[in-house]
Amino acid sequence: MAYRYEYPHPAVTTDIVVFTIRQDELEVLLIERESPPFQGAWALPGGFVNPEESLEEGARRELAEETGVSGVSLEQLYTFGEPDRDPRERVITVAYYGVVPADRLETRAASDAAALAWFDVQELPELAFDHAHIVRMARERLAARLDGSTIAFQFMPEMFTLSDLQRVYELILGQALDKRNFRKKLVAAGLVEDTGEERRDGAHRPAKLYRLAGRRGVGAIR
Amino acid sequence: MAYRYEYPHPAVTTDIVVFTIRQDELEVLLIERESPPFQGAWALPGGFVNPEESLEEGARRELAEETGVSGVSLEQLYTFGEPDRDPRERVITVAYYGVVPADRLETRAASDAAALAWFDVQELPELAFDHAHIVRMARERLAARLDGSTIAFQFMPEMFTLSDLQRVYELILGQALDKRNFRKKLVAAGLVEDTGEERRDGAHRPAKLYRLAGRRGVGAIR
DNA sequence: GCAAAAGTGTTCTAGGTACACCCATGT
DNA sequence: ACATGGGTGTACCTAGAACACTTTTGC
Repeated sequence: MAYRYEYPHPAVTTDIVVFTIRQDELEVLLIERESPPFQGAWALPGGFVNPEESLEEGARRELAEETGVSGVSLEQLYTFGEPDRDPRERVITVAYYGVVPADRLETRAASDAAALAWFDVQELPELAFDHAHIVRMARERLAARLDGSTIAFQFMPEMFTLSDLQRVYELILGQALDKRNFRKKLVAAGLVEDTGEERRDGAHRPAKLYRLAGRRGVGAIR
Repeated sequence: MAYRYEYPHPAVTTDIVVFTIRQDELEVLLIERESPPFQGAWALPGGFVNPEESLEEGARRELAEETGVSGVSLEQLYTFGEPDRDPRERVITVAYYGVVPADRLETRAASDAAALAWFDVQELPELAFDHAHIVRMARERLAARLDGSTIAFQFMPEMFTLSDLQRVYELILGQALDKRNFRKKLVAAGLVEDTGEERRDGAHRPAKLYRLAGRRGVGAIR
């Protein structure tokens, strides 16, 4: 039941920063640690990489096991390996980030029954290890990748209004955008297409529903 | 003399892609492997991370030990961890890349006397492990970071001509650039400053020598 | 004087930014 | 009828792209 090596080997983990937008806030999924170190503190989901799985598979598995979130596309963020980042032993962590649409946040109770919650990125609690650093870097990366990718659409359900999409950009970039310019750019880039449907949800003109251009129903992005 | 753990731990290494420009070519530093696997094949410098050093320190140390190259600023590139990327055991590698100026390429003989050589990135030999993949990714990253950073200047000696600098851009981007627009952009960005000196090296008008703006003599970039 | 690289401005185009009003609905 | 968010076009400005000739030197 012991594994031995001729030279010292560090432990390798993955940590995953999952973003969503709820209640007009950019939020991150955290779990409460049930055992030391940092017992009771909030931390990113993640865990040890198994010998037979790739890093991304490990991240995906841990995320599903600990939070019930699956089917998210993950991007590698950075690898953190300061010798003292974990007080127990040398732990190197490969961080990933991803986005879940607000309409399917079924974070089923974690298998190990640990507490699980979404936090506004603006008001995070004290985080375990160097996780605050990881989240900060993930935010920066998310903002940097917004233009020139379709990440923003990953926050959206299949059909969405342009106002909703604009709100995603504004929350991530942290600044207001001009409505007309925003729409013009999307149309010019050919990113969205009209579904022909509308949504009415208040005392105002109904909003047209769009989808990411290129996929009708189910299909590949890009 | 054996290290034991309750759970299996992968080995963790760093690999370093060092670029330079020599003979009007973008080149990469490789070492010849002296032992299996891939004995005799060319590979990136790198090796196991020690327990008490950070990942970047490990990369820097391995680079110095194996190639004699030091004082290079390294950027983390990506972490590669496919389960079968090393036939011996599970090895996860954190890849870094960096740039050395052509005027101090003192690649002193490696401590372990392995062969060491610069290769044109266009004509690489067969590389060990997934190192071809790593080099490809490093090239893309280098090109992507060219604008909006001062990486290009790391290829240059302290003083350089604008034609030399332009050649760096052209080699990395793989396309010819307009001389006037190139100079205009550098000046507009305030990146270079005239040293007042000239270089004459042929039957033509001497070229003015510039340096990276902001540092007179020795000083910090940015 | 000729070959060879250094140096230098202007015009055009496209993309980004600023900006204000009418429209369709629910109550 | 009024409050609420949805939807639309034009003018300006700036950054990037295209483009050709003169200068200074070594031989």
